[in-house]
Amino acid sequence: MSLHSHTKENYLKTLYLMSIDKDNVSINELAQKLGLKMPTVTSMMQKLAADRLVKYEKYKPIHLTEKGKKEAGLIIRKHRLTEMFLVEVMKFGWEEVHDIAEQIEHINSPVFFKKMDEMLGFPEHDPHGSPIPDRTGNIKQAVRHPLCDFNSGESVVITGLARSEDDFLKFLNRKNIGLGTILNIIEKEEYDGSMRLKHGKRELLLSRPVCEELFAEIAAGT
Amino acid sequence: MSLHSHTKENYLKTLYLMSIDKDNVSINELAQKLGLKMPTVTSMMQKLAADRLVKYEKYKPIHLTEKGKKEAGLIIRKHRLTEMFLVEVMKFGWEEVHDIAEQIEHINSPVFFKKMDEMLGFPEHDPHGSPIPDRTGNIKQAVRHPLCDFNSGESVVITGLARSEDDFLKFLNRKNIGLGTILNIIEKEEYDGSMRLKHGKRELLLSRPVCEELFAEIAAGT
DNA sequence: ATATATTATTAGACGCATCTAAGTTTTTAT
DNA sequence: ATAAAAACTTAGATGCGTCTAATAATATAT
Repeated sequence: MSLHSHTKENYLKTLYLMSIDKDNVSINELAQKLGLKMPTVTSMMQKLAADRLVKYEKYKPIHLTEKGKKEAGLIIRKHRLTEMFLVEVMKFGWEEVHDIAEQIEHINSPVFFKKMDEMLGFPEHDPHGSPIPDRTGNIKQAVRHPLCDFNSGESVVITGLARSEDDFLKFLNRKNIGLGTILNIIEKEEYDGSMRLKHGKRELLLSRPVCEELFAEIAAGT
Repeated sequence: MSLHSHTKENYLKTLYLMSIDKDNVSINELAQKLGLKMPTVTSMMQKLAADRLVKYEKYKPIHLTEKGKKEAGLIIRKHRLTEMFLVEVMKFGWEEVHDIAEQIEHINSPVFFKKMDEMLGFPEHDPHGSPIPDRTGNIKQAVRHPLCDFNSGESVVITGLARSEDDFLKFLNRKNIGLGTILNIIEKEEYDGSMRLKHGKRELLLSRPVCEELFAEIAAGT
């Protein structure tokens, strides 16, 4: 139950999230993401390496150790449980919860998050469809299919988002798209990769970049 | 809406709470309460004075300015709203909430605390009977009467506590005493100041120190 | 293959919040 | 009224997390 500073927790969490699709995080990329200068990140990597949280060698890319992944997972768990709590219990919109969760994820109180978990019925996903790590910090990372990989005629259900920035979430709100929304693919436009879809009784056009950031599955009973 | 560090917030809050019955807080007392050394506190007082949050002159006792009181009130508001939320919404025991609220009081999110306030129906007291400051940081500090000031034959209702340390709260739990508990004073023992009371159908003996830390009012309809 | 650009590291500084050691002021006790 | 004790301040150091400036290593381009 080792405790790390707020700051170290942010490095670990960010490193974890960046490693999901990259596996090879550079000092520069991490500095960009955290809004810090490279020397700051270098020196923190030396400290995290001393704590055995990252594997770090001069001029080489950074990797989380198993210990580091676990710690990161526990923070992400607190973040995502909090987001779920804010939406389900406190009735915030899914576009409002990130900044609050960003702060509450650093609260040190196992019983507090245990209670959240119980009240929510042990959820496995957050309000944006991202998986909630288990109590040991382990993430069950399911394979996710972007909407643009599906084909015309298919009926799909939205299960997750690649980004949760609030401008994207507000855009989806305006389009009435959320987790669980069922869309029928009318056609895919070859030229620009946009998709024409049926959403209930209405028709909808989504651009390629948007379709890449929506994850979907074939709708049940299709 | 000036933002202060976590650390400064703790100084302000502590100073406020200590000023309620003392009005004259010394560097030494504040250092004791915060678990810090005197020079640390001296140097912070110089900074808070520069921020116009306290009135401080060398070798003189410390006073919060109006600005300081307001800031402190807003932190105490967040603390007490949180305690209320933890008890009423999340169903924690009143002895469990202090440490969690101690952390959540530093969350910077007006909308988060606004939502709590709404969900709780704009409560005026926390789970220990302490007043919740209003949105401007103002505390309506009602006069409070310790149980030991009442007389035999009187029927009183418990309305607050002088201390909220969890050993005291657990003691009260064992005695089945909480806010709203009605007690009939059978007799006051002259020798040691203890009180014999009727609590429902059972009889109860409370020592003088306990009676000094329970606030009460004459029960309605008596 | 070498020059250039990019990325990363080292060295040294700074602000914050803390400490210890030493000295000063105020209070208390005799 | 003076000595002793307690409270307080100053000076200077430390750790954390950040920065800038200078230097070194790696990657890119011609």
